[in-house]
Amino acid sequence: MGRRKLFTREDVLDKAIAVFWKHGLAETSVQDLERATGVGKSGLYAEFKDKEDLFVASMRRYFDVLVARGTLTNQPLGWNNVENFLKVCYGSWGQKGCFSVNSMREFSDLPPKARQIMVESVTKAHRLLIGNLAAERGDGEDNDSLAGLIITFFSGICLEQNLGPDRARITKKIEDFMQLIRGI
Amino acid sequence: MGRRKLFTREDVLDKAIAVFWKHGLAETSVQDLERATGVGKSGLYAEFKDKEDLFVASMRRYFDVLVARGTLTNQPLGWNNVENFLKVCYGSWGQKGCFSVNSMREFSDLPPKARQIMVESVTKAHRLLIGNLAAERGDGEDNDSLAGLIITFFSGICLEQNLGPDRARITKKIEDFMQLIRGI
DNA sequence: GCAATAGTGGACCATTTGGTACGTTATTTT
DNA sequence: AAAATAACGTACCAAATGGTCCACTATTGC
Repeated sequence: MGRRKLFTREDVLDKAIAVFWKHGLAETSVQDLERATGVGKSGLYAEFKDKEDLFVASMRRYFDVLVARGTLTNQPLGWNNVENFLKVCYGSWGQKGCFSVNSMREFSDLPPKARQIMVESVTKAHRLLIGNLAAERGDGEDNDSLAGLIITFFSGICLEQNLGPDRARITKKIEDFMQLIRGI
Repeated sequence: MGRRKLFTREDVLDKAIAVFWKHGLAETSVQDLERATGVGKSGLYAEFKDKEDLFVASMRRYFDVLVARGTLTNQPLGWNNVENFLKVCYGSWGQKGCFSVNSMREFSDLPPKARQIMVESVTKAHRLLIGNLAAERGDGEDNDSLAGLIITFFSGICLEQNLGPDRARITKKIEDFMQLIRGI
C-alpha cells in the first residue's frame, strides 16, 4: 500500500559503487551520491542508515557480483582462471582496477564491516587461487606462497590503472607475469 | 629582523608527510595539520600557499629523502639493490608502505604538480631498476619488462601494508618474489 | 471515492571545511 | 631603549558537510 519507490536498491548500489570506487568514501559527498543515483537524500536515508552503511552495502554488492562471475571457480581449474583473475583489473562499473584495492588506501578509516568484507574476500580469493594452482602443479606448500604473490601482483596492476596506462601495456604486463609464474 | 619562526619548513613537512600518508589529501583537514605539526594556521599559510601546496611540498620532500638514501644507486648495482628497493615498503616517517603508492588511489584528484612528481619518480625508479638488472643479467629488452613487474609488485606489497600484516609475512613474500625473478 | 500509507522533495540544522584578516607579541637592528 | 618588523594566536567568514524533519504527493486496499 502507498506509493512505490522510483528506484531499486541494486540500481542505487551499482551507481554508488562507481562513485565510491572513483573518489573513495571520504571524498564522496552525499550530494555526489544523490546526483549519481538520481535518488534524493530522503530516498537514500530511507534505504540506508547513513553514508557508511551505503558504502558497506556497495562493497558487499561489488563482491557478490564478482563472485557470481565465478572467475576463479570456472572449470577446468588452472592457469586460465588465474589469468582471467588478473584481468579483473581491467575494471567494471565503468571504472578501472578494483573497488576493493582502491579502497585499501583508506582502509584504516573505513567502517569495520567494510573492512571485514574486504579481508574475507581476499582470503577467499587466496584459497581459490591455491585450488587453481594445485590443479596445474599438484598439491604443495609453495602454492600458498605463489597465490600470495599473485594477489600482490593483482593489487599492483589495479593500482597502476589509476595512472591511466593504456590497456595494451597492462595486457603485456599480465602476459609477462603469467610467463614468469608458469615457468617455475 | 623581527621574530623568528618557531618551526623549520622541513620539520613541518616531515610531520605533514606522516598525516597525508595515513589519511590522504582529502581526508586530512587543516586542523589535523595544525595538530600534527604544532604550527597554527597563520604559520602554515605563511609558509605554504594552501593545503594543496603543502601536499605537493610534502610529496617532493618524500622523494628527495628517498633518493638521498640511494637505495637503487648504491654500488655495486644488482639484486641486492632490488631487494632493498622492495624493502622500502616497510615504511618510514612512522608509516607503512609508500606515501606515493598510497596516494595513487586519489591520483585523479591530486594537484597536477603532485601527480607530475609521482609519475617522474616511478619513471626514474624504473630506469634505475633496469640498470641494476643489467648489472646482473647483461643488457636486454626483457630487463624493461622485469623492471615493470618489480614496480608493480612493489606497489602491491605497499598497499597490503595497509591491512597491517606482520613484518615477517611481508619479508617472506619479498624473498619468494626475489627467488622467482632471480631464477629466470 | 476515500482513508490509509509509503515515498518524495526541499527546507532546515549544527558542524566542519579551507582560507583570510588583524590585533598582539616577540625579537632584531639601530 | 625604541622603532621596525616578522611571526603568532584568534576571531571570523562563506561554503559545504552529513543528517533530520515534515509538508506534500502518489498509490494502494477497501
